[in-house]
Amino acid sequence: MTDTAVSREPSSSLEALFAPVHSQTAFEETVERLGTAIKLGLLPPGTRLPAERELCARLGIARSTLRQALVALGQSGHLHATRGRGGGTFVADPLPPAQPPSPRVLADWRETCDQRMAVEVGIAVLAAARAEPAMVDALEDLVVTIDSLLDDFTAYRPLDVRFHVGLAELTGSAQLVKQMTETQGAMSALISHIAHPPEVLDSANDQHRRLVIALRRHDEAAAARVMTEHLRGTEHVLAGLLPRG
Amino acid sequence: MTDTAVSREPSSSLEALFAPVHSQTAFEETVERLGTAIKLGLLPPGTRLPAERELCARLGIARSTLRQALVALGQSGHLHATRGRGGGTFVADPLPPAQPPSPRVLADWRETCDQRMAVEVGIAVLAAARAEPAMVDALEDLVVTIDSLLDDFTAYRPLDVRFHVGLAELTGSAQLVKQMTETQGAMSALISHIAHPPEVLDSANDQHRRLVIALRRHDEAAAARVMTEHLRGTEHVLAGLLPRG
DNA sequence: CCTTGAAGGTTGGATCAGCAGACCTTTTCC
DNA sequence: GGAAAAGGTCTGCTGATCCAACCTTCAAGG
Repeated sequence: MTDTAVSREPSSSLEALFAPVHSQTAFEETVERLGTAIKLGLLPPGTRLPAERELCARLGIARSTLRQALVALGQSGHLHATRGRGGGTFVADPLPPAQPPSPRVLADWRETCDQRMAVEVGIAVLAAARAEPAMVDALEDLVVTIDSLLDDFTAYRPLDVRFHVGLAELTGSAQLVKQMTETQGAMSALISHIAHPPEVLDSANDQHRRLVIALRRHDEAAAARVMTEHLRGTEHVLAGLLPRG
Repeated sequence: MTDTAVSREPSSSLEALFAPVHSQTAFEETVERLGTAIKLGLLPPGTRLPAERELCARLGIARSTLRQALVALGQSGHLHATRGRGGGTFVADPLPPAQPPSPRVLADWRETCDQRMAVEVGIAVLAAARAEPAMVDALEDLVVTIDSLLDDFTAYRPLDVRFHVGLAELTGSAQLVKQMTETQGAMSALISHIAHPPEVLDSANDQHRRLVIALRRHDEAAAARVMTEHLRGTEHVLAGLLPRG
């Protein structure tokens, strides 16, 4: 069949070129967008979503399609709806327990980490270049808040996400913010089911703090270095606690 | 509508959450994948694509859908097909002249550059950490080859792309390779229509060379620094030559 | 009380992308 | 001259999505 033919070592890029095309439907993308936003705490429990008629307009999809997504998220326990005037669709409180990572997700956790490394380091550099004092202050406040949550991972994690997304917002690029939330979503699927001793969180937040300092000094090199170290930390924890480390 | 600042304070991440959902069809994705691969020189002129029946199987789409894409790329002059045994679908030689960037593309060229910065800096760091001598040698050969093409941008550019994609391959992550090619495709749309004096290309390739040195020494910090500088170079050129710099 | 308005819930038909697979036409190799 | 391998064509089917009404619930307010 396809022996050594055209490409032996000529780049895995050609294999990727002809890799399966996976067209995501509007329904799927909607479930994923809202689902990860909820799981990440970007939409805190109790939040009320915009009315269906408004939301479908904003998302540029039909109401029936949006509905499918809302029903799906309702059945998984992430949303619940109340009818009548003053009703609406709300983020569940409390949220359902997180699902354990699927074998698919576990299988390429290293790819996920690589992806994260690429996105976050680049963002850290850009953020360092552009950081405005006011926005850095906001991040620093976050770090202080997080310091008091080191023994409660379920409270810690949403603020951690907020920190990283905030970093992306610092770049002023909507694209990068989107990529950061996607990346954080992928990471959450991995880390929400492993142990996080306070010492580890403490060390992580210390890196947050050093990152803030680098941002304030517009020190791109330091930002890159601290971020790399920060992510390697997570990677080592995962390597130790996931099957086949 | 769109205020002065990027966003006031209400977490631009929430706006992005409800942004329009743009589900790409299999047809569109196929055209884009093959189209950018051709424009980037990943599939050099004269290359023969796999037979339709095999290709649609690999892409996981119906033959009729693949066909739509091939016809579209045929009409735009990027592909031509010959029938009968020994026939096939070939990349056009010569390629049609590149289309000038659309207003849409021009409008957010800064976003494109930011995107590139994020992806490439992260990849540079990962690549520096993992570079294996043999693969670095291949990159170095590329740099030498490029040195002889500084006065012919149409010959220079494909090898430039090859260098950056090769860097991504060094990370061993298929995802990152894919992202790199996408990013390079977006950049090509911007830079293929502006002047590239030999001095600029010379300086760029010198940065390639310094990057190779950093890779060989596994010096992540240097890799990040050189890459940042490299991309800023392109950014300045664009800022000078595009409308509303 | 009971009307009204704002919300979620339901239904049915139209459209279109994509799939599946058989069949046709051209060309080269044996 | 026939078999094989390629692109080119046709037809019917399924499922996702859209559109546009219409129904049901229920709190606010006259």
